Amino acid sequence: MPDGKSVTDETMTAKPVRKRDSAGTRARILNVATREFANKGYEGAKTDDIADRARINKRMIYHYFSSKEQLYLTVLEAAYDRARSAEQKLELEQVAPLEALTRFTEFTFDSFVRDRTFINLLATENRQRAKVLKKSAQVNTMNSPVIDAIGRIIARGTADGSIRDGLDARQLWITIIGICYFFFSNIYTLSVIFDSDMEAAGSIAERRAHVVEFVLRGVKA
Amino acid sequence: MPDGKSVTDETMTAKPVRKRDSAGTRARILNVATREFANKGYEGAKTDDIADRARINKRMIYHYFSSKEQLYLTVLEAAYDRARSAEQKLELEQVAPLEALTRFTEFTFDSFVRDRTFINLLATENRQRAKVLKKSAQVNTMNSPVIDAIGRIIARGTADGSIRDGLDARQLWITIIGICYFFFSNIYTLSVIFDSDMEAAGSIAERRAHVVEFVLRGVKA
Amino acid sequence: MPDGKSVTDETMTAKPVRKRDSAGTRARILNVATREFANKGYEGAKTDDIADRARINKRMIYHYFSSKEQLYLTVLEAAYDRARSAEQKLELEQVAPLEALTRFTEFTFDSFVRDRTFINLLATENRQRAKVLKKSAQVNTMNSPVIDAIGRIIARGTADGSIRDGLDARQLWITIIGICYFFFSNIYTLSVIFDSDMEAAGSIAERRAHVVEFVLRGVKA
Amino acid sequence: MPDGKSVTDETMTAKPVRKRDSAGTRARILNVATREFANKGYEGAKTDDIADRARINKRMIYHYFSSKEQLYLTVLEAAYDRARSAEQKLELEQVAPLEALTRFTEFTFDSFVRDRTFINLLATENRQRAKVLKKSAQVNTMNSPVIDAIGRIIARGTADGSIRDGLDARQLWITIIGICYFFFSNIYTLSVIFDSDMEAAGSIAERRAHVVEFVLRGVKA
DNA sequence: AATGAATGAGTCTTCATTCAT
DNA sequence: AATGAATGAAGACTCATTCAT
Repeated sequence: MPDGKSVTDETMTAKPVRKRDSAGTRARILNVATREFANKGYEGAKTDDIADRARINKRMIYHYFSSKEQLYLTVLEAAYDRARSAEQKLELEQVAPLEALTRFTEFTFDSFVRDRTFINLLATENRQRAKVLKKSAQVNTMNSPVIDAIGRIIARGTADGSIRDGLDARQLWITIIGICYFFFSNIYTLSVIFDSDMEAAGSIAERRAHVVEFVLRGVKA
Repeated sequence: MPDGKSVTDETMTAKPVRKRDSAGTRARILNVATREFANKGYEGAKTDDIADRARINKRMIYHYFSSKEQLYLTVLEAAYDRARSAEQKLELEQVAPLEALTRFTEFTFDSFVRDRTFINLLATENRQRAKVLKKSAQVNTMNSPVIDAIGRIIARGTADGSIRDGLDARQLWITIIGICYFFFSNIYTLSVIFDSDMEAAGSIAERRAHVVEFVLRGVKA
Repeated sequence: MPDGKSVTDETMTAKPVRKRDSAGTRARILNVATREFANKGYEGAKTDDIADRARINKRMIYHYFSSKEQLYLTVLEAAYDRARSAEQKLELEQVAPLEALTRFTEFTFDSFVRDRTFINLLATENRQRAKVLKKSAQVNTMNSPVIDAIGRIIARGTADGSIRDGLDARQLWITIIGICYFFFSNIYTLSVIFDSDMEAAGSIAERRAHVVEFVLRGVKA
Repeated sequence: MPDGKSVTDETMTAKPVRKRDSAGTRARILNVATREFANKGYEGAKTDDIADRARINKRMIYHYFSSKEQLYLTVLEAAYDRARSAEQKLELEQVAPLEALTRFTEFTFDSFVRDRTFINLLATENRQRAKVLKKSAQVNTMNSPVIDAIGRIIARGTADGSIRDGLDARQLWITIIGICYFFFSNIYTLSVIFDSDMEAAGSIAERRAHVVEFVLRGVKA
């Protein structure tokens, strides 16, 4: 689920505005929009700001994406796509079952350390009850490859006696993601409540160790 | 953390608007505002709507809360307060350590089944990096009682050999909340992705059983 | 149908903007809007202009009328109302049948000389196939009083032998209005085509004489 | 004045877009534009829509017509041209004067039954006080042939005693057109006001009979 | 305590038109 | 001849907040 690569900020490195660069303009809008929607939510992101920061005429947003909502949906779909692609690069079939689950947990955790764009987009989208994501034609079966991979790990593990019985792939996936996710999705309120900086390297390392151990104990035979 | 009681909808049962009912007016605003901020986020909630639904003059919002942000902060603080109160009613000291942790996990899970207002408020607040919560004078040490309670359970458990070594109370608390939280915070996007209704009673029961078992295996010696 | 009183221009005579004058503000918006919709059509009229000319904040239009379309509908209904009121002041029952029809024809013609606001509103509304007027709750039986009056004149006239047989009140009403209406509704294009100023007093007087005589010949026995 | 032929819809029958078909492209734009201006008025018609429906690049509108206003003027001129051509096909000189006027009245009425494009264009143009038509170099004397023809009919009729004295050709023309025109130009608002469908075949037949008889009584000796 | 009127600065979206190819 | 990219100005409508009573 988490994305392996963060959204690169084209505005930082962009050359002086190119005239008539269709693909480039579209990509620049999409990158900026991803950042804005992630940082400010759907309502909080402003088309004016997106246009300014992408250094294009506001009209172009409508030329390429036809509405704020369509732009947002495209952003969402691209985020899911990045996440899926990253997961597929993990080579979990070649290693021992417990090692594979450890690797998947660490990968998930680390991807949230690197970039929380996707978390923020999901928060916004769930707040509006997936109103927009429901309209996506391509997203609804996106997750099966990962679930299948985890299912195969569980099967191997129960066969060789390293993993306990009764584990469901989907439930396990939700659990691993969830244990990693909550810490990061709520890192700001947790920092206030505990009155300590959860983003500090020490806090993160401590959390990572706990998570990995907890997951391992939860799955092993 | 989760709140035991959901916000009751005063607008449903309210008598014809009472003139000059200071406490009632204030409470009605607060209830409506809680619902609006939870359902629509900070930016999405409109003072006009809150006034309309609380059947008061918009000016009253400013009379009692001085600004939209102050109103929102009050809503947030009240939500934390409800959550803390509910947790304190759990009697975890009297039962065996593993039983106490089971009970806490189930309570957390069930509170999210009942009402997800708090989850939504937290999503909104984290999206804006706890900008508003930081201004709260009362929230920042609110969580210690629960953490302390969990610490005492762990101590009892390691002493009687039922709980494994090396468990940190705060980490465990985050883990238990997180395993419950993610399923509910992302229930809408998960429903789309898995193309099945996660809010259905069956899905929830299945999830609950998995969560309780996973936590137990994660903590026992 | 034609209105007896034209819309008076409040902006011309208005005192310095009164604070908190609900009725006055509403009336000023309505007057200005009537002029704008009549002169520029529904699409051509701009809410910004209406606000500027009524010297109010644009937000007030939405406060009092909730949308451009509702404002336009209110303008339309008020125009029909003025027209009906004016017609009801004609005392057609007391005079001889042919004299009564003459008087009605002259009144109709003269009302268009005075003010063509209503004609313009009707042109706009018919261009959009009465889309908005259809939504009016009050307009659909507005015309019966006039038709009834004309019906009684025809009855008296056929009884005393001054008016020919076979005249239908509704058809006659449409005919009289129509003979007057077309000249005024198309006065600008007619002026171009005939390359002469149809708004000149001479053109109007000539037309009036023709119309009255033509109607009389059309109805008398 | 009314057009005998309605604007045929080229978009319906068009072959797959021909590249480099100058005359065809121009004609297609003109047909679509006529429909759009008639149905939506000058302000309501959008160049984007016209381009889409004519299945051409928007730039072509500017290539062939240089501006929205020029396009609209061309549409107007073509409409007048069609109307004049149709009238000239009537052979009014060969028949008896009253028969000739009957035929002209029926022709006018029927042309509005067939197509009200011209009526709609005139409504729009008069609403803007013929601002655009005034710029036409060719329209301003277009109507004389019909007026002349009616003049000759009146002359023949007064000579043979079938038509009354004192009829002015231009006034009569305006009257005949007007009696027909108003019913159709206001057919939508009349339908609402009388709460009955004026476009129904019965309503139209009834109206036609009334009009023809009324005109005849208005002109005969 | 309570209210409705009023406001200025946005907010998404659309438009006619021009540019580069 | 034909196209898609690009633009600046405006358009309907909204928002949190303040004023006058």
